[in-house]
Amino acid sequence: MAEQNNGENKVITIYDIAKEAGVSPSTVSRVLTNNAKVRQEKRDKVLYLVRKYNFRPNALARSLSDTRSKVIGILVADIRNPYYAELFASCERAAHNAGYTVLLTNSSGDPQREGELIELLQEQRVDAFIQMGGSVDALFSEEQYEERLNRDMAHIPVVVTGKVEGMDCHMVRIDSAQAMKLLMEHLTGLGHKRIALIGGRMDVLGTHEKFLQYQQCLAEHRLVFDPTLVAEGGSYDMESGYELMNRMFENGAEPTAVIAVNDFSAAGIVRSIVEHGKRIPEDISVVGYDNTYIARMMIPPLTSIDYNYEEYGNRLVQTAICAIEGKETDRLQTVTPRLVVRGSSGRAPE
Amino acid sequence: MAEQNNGENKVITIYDIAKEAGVSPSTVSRVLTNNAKVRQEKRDKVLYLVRKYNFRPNALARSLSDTRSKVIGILVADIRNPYYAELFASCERAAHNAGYTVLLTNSSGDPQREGELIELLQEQRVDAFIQMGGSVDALFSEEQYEERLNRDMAHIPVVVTGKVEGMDCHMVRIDSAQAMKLLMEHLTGLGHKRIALIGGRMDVLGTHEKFLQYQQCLAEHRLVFDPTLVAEGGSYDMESGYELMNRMFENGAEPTAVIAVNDFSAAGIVRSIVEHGKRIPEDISVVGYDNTYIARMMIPPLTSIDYNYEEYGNRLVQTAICAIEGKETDRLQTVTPRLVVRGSSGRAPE
DNA sequence: ATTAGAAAGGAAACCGGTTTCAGGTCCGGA
DNA sequence: TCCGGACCTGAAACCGGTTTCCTTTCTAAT
Repeated sequence: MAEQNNGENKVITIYDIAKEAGVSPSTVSRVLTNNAKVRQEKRDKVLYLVRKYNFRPNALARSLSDTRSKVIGILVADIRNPYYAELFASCERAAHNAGYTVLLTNSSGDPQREGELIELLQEQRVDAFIQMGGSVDALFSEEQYEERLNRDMAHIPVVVTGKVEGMDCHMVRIDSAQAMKLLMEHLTGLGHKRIALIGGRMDVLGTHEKFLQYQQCLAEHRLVFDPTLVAEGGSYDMESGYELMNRMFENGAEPTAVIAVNDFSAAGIVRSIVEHGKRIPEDISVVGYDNTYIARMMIPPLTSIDYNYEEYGNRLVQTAICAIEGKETDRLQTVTPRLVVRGSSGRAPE
Repeated sequence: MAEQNNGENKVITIYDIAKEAGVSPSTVSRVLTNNAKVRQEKRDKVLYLVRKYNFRPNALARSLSDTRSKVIGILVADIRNPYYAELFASCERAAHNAGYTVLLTNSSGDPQREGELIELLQEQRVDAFIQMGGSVDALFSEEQYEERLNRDMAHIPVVVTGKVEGMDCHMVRIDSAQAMKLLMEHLTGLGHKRIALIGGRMDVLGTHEKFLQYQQCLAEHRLVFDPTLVAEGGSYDMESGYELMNRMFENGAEPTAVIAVNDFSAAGIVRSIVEHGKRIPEDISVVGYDNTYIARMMIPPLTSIDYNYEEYGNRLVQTAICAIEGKETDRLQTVTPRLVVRGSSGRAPE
């Protein structure tokens, strides 16, 4: 490509348009941005040429000029997790509708890479920065990270799904405690008394909140807290769920219901349960968080907590845009979770 | 943010660095790009200030100046499909290692949105464009699409995973036929004679190739081609697989093995089979394509075709970069598939 | 017909880098 | 002492837009 040597082999600019239309570049710019009146005749001529040459203005030059790039940078912990994929897709739609582009980067959960990507986004002069998962979800995030965020993003609005202690930023968070309450009410309502909590790491904000609420719900229902029914550690994937559930069986624990930290790990938990010759939900009920397609995919389909990704992503983006444009917004917003009951949860065995 | 009125509230530039270091902006630029010799003393001073102020050069300005943005645009059909998510993650790694940034956009399978996103990427002056899935996979893509690609991407290297007839671009494709052969050898080797082919649309290149190879393999093994064992239509997701398998049962077809067009639809197919009271693999074997985590997640785990995403993504990006830098590369490259046998496929019932 | 005021549009500066060009410094060799 | 070349470095142009400033042109009111 770019090899043919017929005359018109260069990318055209407003100067080219201006010359052919017999007007100044300023006028072309005015037509394109609609920022000022231009005589209909000249406007038509410019628009005709724009279409004729399929001219697209150079977004880089524009961004350089008005020091607004109209790009929102998004950093996710793991794009392969459907939770983030869903959220990203929703953010992209919202941003697009508002005239913004999103630049996605994926840290793969690596804190160092996270840092590099933040620098990269800053060099790209994104107008705002949204971080979903990763260090911002850490209950006690490393100082190094906060420092970097403070330094690099000093002049850029930051919106996170977690909580950054020392950072002046916006947060849109899920009410994890409320979600846990929904699950616990559901399970206790079905007669469950030995409810396990599996997966996640306690130094992650949401997971910690879930745990606290779990204990509180137990107390409210006058159920004893049994430490052998709680297994944490590992990452938020299938393998971890599988390992943790296996270990719980080995330890002789006999839950009648399991709350998985997310759908992903629920899939592993279910596998372990099946391999141990138990049926779902007759012997053990399993519920999860996130309500991704994984929940619908499982057999039986998983009872899960839904967040309304469309609204969640929208809130993230709207918050970012408000901050960019200097409008006031709530510093901390909360997304309300909703319970979706499916076949994986049923009455407790007698 | 950007609210505190202590002196240093502006984004600093090379001019600020230059002034404080007592050198010219050119010298600062030279230090940063390492494009020319600078006296050690001045170099140190500049680097010291760069660190002191945590200066990051404006990538937009740089791109504008050398008309190379060092950004590769990627368009995927559906980022929620782990196949694309995996591929994207791999591309991003490869690009990062080569000093490039990737700009991901997601068309959600909507052809019109696809067009808009291509324009957007062009405005962002990406150095190359990689399209994974969507219109490029269509056997007979709409003329409108090809026209747009030709027009908008006229000066930019294009790499696609499918095939664009009228377009002068690079292709990195999976050898779908070879993949089908692997599956058919596997199944016939297990004694299967009634092998169904389910999911996908025949007007999609890869799907079409699979079908042709399916027929050929049948012939080679002297098995009759039974049209009731082939079900196409719908999209490439779980729901489609479920529907199509249900319909096949209703039609009275009795396959002993099913080849799903991908893991995603295999999940739906498995559900249908289970709901019809059959066991996997004792009664029916199921195999799929893509070997995403979905394959590992299913119960029993799915026999699937793996592509080595790391290498696949790498090839896509390397091809793009070669084209950017004007190096010669093969116009058409092929990714070799590999069979991963798991629990979902077994001996045919007698 | 005159003129105030609005509307339209060109020239030039600017955004923040990179690169070319030309001048200056310093060196060794004649 | 003079000269050629290697090595540095600053001035200025450039990338492709937007925007300010100011002049010109039009319109309408007196």
